[in-house]
Amino acid sequence: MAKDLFDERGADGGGRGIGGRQKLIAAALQLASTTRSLASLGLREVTRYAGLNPNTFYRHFKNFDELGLAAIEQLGGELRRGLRERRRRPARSRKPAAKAAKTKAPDPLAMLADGEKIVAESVTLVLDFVTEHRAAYVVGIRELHGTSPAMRAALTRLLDEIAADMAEDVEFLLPLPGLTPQARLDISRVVIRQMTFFSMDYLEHPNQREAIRTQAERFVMRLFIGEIALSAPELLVEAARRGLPAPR
Amino acid sequence: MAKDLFDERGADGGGRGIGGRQKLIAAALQLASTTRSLASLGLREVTRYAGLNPNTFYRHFKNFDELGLAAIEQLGGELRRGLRERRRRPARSRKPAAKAAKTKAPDPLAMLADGEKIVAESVTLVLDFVTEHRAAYVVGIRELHGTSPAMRAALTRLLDEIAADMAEDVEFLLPLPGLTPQARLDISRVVIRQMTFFSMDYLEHPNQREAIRTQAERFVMRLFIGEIALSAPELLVEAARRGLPAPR
DNA sequence: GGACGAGGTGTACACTCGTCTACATCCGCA
DNA sequence: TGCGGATGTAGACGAGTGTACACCTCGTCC
Repeated sequence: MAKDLFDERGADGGGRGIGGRQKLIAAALQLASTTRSLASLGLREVTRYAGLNPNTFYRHFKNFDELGLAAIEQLGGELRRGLRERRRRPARSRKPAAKAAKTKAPDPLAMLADGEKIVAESVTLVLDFVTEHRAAYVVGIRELHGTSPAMRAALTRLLDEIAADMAEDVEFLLPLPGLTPQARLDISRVVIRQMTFFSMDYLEHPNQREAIRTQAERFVMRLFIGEIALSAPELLVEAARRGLPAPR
Repeated sequence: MAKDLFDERGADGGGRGIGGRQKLIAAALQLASTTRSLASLGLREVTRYAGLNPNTFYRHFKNFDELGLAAIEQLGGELRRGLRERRRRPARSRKPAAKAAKTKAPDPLAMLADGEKIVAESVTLVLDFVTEHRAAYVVGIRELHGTSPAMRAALTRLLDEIAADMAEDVEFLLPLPGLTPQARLDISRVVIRQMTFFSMDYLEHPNQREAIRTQAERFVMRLFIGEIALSAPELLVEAARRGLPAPR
């Protein structure tokens, strides 16, 4: 858990100093994920846990906000890149599904049946990710609603960036007819935000993971197909008239 | 803001003692909403702010969890009752809309057009409520993701109860055909949770309030109509074929 | 080769904190 | 009238905190 933070000093000259900063970030995350809020834990507490002298903290950070922002920059970037990469990796193998829709026969219901797989994959991807980075994720969610305005702003921004990424990916992973760019972005935003709840449930109730995953998938499906039904119901009618797959 | 907490000593004998408990709760909420997390503020800090002796705290609460739980019980109950009442008050004047649907002509699209009003009212109601009880609400959201397991559990429970209330109200305010009780509850849960985000945005960005309100309404509409499209598309088809109101 | 600066350490001070014990005040009730 | 309990007050103790100051130890660069 966040141990990878330590392995970045690789070949940077071997100074004894480089480790300190990362040690402090890792210690803070570790402590905050179990004990308390990031802003509320003590300077001495963290440095003690990191095996450093209290004063060393000042060498790297002016206060805890600064440490938090540094952590967000590191792990947030990793999260964002990780999600993008993993969402696009399997994309190539199912490109045909997307291309089929580019033909002049928009069939949302049929597409949605195929889209269910994509949604399921994406949901699983997020849930796996938070399971892997549990400590950092829990702290992040805490601070997203926490007391530090700087931290809140940074995390809100991160979530919005991730939502923008998702909207962009949806554009060619799930090119539903009748889905405007604005609607895509709006839906992505609520999905990303709602996933924070689903993720926490997922982490805290390991015995209900399947149910939670299903709920999340269903949630996303409702939003997308609901948008289509609201903005272009005639597409649904057409599709349904053509076969009514009645997707459970 | 939360000043009403002070006015409850009304005619209880005029003891100097009764005020203490409420003073402490109010002081804690006030401090926590601006300064820091509830669990992280000090016993002395709160009592000082409340104009009491530090030790007085012990007379009423064993620790901060206990104070938090007491506050949740008070304000949470108020919130829940307030929402129910205000959701049901205007319900009588539009009962006909609901009754029309009980006839044997299920027409979800037309109903949804009417439903839009109900959704808009409900959203407005929540947003007004959080604006009125800003301090308590902000603290509640903070602690919902905070460090105290007891507090988290209590607040999660409160949200679930509110969601259950909403599901029940939806049953006769918006009796959509093809909406199972389970789906109603699931949707209510995600709506209530998502409203925490919308509400915070609403409080923090007063100049974008109209946009946020619209987003929230649209979000709810997508979920309900999406559920119908997923579980009973033939209803949508029928309705659309009969007139295609093409809402927005 | 010597100055320099970054990372790290040690000590010390003033302050806040939670909590303990003892005392004061006021209520309701017998 | 007197008593018990609930509420609030006063003072004190030890632990922990943030941070200022002085010092050490390297690798780097002129």
